[in-house]
Amino acid sequence: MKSYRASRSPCPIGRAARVLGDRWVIMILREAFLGADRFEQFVERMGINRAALTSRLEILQEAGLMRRDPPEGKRARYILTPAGEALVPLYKEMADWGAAHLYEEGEARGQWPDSPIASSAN
Amino acid sequence: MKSYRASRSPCPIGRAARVLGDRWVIMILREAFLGADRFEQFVERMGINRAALTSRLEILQEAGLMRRDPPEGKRARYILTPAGEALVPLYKEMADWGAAHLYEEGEARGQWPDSPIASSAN
DNA sequence: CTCCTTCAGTCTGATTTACAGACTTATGGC
DNA sequence: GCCATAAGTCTGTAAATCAGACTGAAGGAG
Repeated sequence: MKSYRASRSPCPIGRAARVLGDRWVIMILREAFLGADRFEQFVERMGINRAALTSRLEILQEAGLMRRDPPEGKRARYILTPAGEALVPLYKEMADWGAAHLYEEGEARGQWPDSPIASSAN
Repeated sequence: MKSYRASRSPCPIGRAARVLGDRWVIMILREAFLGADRFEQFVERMGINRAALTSRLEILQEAGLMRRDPPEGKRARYILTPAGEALVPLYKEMADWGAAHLYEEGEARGQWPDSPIASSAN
């Protein structure tokens, strides 16, 4: 994985896929929408490996969806940028689609963004 | 990667991420929306490795987004199911978001589903 | 100031997955 | 029967992932 802002597909789907075509990225953004903003929170809430989280947070910053505050040093917060916030409608779509097509008959389904999210990784 | 229809997150985003959180899956569906339905077409149009394509097509079938016709034997077509077709609004959303947030100022942007898609993988 | 805890990573070694590219096997047309 | 095409499989190598231990800076309590 290299650049996330330059030299990519001319097609907007191809470009979006570069960033969003990753399970962890989708989950991190979900947690961010639900209020998570610290490294440790992401680790605990989604059970992601720390090294994997580091790489995904870098990708999200490069792509301009999140920023680190402060940019260097410890005790940082990871904040959604306007480009990141702009994904909310897409997440609503995705949640609706998932609820409609990825559950067995009569299986209980959570509702984003109101569903409990603990241990939601698997 | 194991089951794509059973034993997963209660949250619809978590579930959707299992299937859609993969760059190749997103691209395969894009090509399918644009008319591709043969193994070789996917290989040529997106430059995907054959083994990787095989595994993604299996995932898409398990998740119920595509079916193989005929189910066994050669010269098959990979067809979108209703659950797969139901992703079109999400792709529109994704294309709009990508066009709005993943291009530099003044950079030419394609328009899904009307943009040229050849060599769109990278 | 000093100690203690929390935070945001890095490092390690083992396992998994991905890749390019060659090879295989069946099919349909001529 | 022969040839081109379709849909994979196989192989060896490179990269990504993981659990879990470790590190170094910062804030707070006293």
